[in-house]
Amino acid sequence: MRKTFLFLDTIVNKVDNKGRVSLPSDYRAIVKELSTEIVCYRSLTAPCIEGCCEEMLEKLASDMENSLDFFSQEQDNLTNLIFGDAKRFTFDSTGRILLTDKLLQYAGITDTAVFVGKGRKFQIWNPENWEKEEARIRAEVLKNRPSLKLPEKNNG
Amino acid sequence: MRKTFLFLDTIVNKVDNKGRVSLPSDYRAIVKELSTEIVCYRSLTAPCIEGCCEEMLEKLASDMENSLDFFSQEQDNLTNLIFGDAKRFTFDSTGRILLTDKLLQYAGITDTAVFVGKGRKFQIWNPENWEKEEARIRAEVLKNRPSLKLPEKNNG
DNA sequence: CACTAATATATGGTATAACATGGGATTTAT
DNA sequence: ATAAATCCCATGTTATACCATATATTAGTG
Repeated sequence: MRKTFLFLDTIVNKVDNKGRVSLPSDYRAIVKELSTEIVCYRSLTAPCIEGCCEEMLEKLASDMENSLDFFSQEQDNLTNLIFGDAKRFTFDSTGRILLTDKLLQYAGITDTAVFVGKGRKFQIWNPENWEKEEARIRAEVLKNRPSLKLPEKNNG
Repeated sequence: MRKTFLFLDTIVNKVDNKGRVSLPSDYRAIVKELSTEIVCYRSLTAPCIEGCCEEMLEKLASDMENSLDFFSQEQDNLTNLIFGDAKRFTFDSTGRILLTDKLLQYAGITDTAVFVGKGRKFQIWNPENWEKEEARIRAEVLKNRPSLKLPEKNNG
């Protein structure tokens, strides 16, 4: 049993004409500890696909049940947007998932996909878009040198 | 045995002239873990049908019992609307349920139904209405949460 | 250190099983 | 008795599990 569950590194894989992509073996190893499937959805913050284990969404569902009002408009909006967009993807014996056209189109991915680790989740990018995005992020981080402030309550 | 019980994704299915619709297989797999039937009712917040497992309503009932407003007019109204409207639907051997005219009319569904995952529950929409609703939600959520805004240059 | 062998991973293609959907038969209500 | 609901079977379509080859990575050896 692993002690850590982090998606790391940046891996480039091919997408065949059916939309199949190999999930990087490192990622697979993590996912397999928990299940045989991952969840993907259109990122809310960038033109890319985002993926995670279903446990992430499960936690989100519980949090929402307990925090927001059952009948609130805000809860309604968020649950539609997130759960309505998210889809389970099981990988075959060779470790591939079949991405949908909706996702591929949103991320502008055709024949090549870039997997970018983000810790508890990961992103899938079109190569050119990712190159630009990485440059942008680096420039911004160097300019601002932001401190990583943790919420005090969670940091005892 | 599954570890998670989330209704996800957006699935379009046909409604035949008897009013029968296939419950998406993913949804069925979840429901079957608990029972052979689902509960549907007219949504309180949107012109669509809402569905869930009976356990969900059970939880709602408990929550209301424990709430401070047990005798409030508001709770009385809500419980009347939901429990009074909710109806159990069993699915046949091919996984179809027979929706009632009352529900179909309320959602404006004729020959096509869109199933939208909402985590612990799901919604059933008329296709055109859902298209509009999704656009509205995306706009609203992104407006209210500046941190979720997409980079405009990459998204055109 | 270079070269080869062995293993693991990625990619391409095909067969199979699962699913949605239509039609009809049997049963249940009114 | 009539209509409605439920069940059962048949079919076209599509996703997915499986097999085969190619590429890359690691380990082994002279």
